[in-house]
Amino acid sequence: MSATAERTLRIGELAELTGTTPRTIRYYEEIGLLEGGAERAQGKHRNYTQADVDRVKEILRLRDLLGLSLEQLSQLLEAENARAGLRREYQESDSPAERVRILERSLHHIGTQLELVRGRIDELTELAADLEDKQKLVERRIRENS
Amino acid sequence: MSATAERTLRIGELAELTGTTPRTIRYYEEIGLLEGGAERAQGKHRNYTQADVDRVKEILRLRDLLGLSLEQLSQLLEAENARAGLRREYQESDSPAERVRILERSLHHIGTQLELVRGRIDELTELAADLEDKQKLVERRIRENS
DNA sequence: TGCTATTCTGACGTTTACGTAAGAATCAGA
DNA sequence: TCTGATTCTTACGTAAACGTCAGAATAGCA
Repeated sequence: MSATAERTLRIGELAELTGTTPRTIRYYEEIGLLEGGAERAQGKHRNYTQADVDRVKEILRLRDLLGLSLEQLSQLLEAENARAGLRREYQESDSPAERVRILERSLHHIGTQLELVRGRIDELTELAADLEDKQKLVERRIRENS
Repeated sequence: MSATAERTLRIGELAELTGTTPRTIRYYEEIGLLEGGAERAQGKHRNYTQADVDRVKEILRLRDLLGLSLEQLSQLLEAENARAGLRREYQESDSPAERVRILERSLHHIGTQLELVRGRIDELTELAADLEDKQKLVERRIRENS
């Protein structure tokens, strides 16, 4: 057995830790954004790991900050999704070449996210600049009327 | 008459110029985000000015970039809304003191928007930094496996 | 093993932000 | 003045992202 005997979480705890609700977690699973605690027989409780906490947090962050639809998020996280599925494969030490292949896909996927985030930052920076211009204009008018 | 004989727009043109639809314009009026071409008798066509084009563009920009609900937008733009209503009052040259009062409210309102935008920029910048960390981690692992 | 808190699976309800359709009215140009 | 294009109002429809509820099942603990 591996050294990390990670305590497993139930859906309520996962929701709590990520600041959302069980319903949301289930819904994300329903639409394929999340996997429901790996293999799991009908009716059994879902259970999660710390990795799931991180993933949900990431999803919520992207949702809130980028305002993407969950479908867009699905696409954006598709690669990572696959990677989560291939985690064990990776951990169970394939050939290094295979590892590198997986890692490079992950890298590309991170790059895509970064582009999106940076693009949004640029747009917001422009917006801020425009608002500053407006601000100066109004300030000048105030001086003119004083 | 004033020197600027601004051509007045109809709802279809306004929609076109702002990249949206007449329905959206009407909806925004319905919920109080926009005023429907000033005073206007029942059944008559709405007509707009360049100022309305700017306002709609601003609304859409804030909606898209900040991902605010239209209700939140209403609150955020409340002051400006009032200002739009008081435009004529302002233009028809009240006392300078009154002008300054109006301008200062406008200034405060712009400040609020700026805070919001900057806050969002900060959050996104953090997100970008986190993604960069992830990126470096994966890059290192790739090197280790090569 | 029994109990209680939590979860499970449907399934229907809700809100937001518009889309769409219909029939009447308005507007701009010939 | 007539006419075609656009707009008006009213009202129902819709997709996304969950909320809520019911009845059954499960899980951890005494």
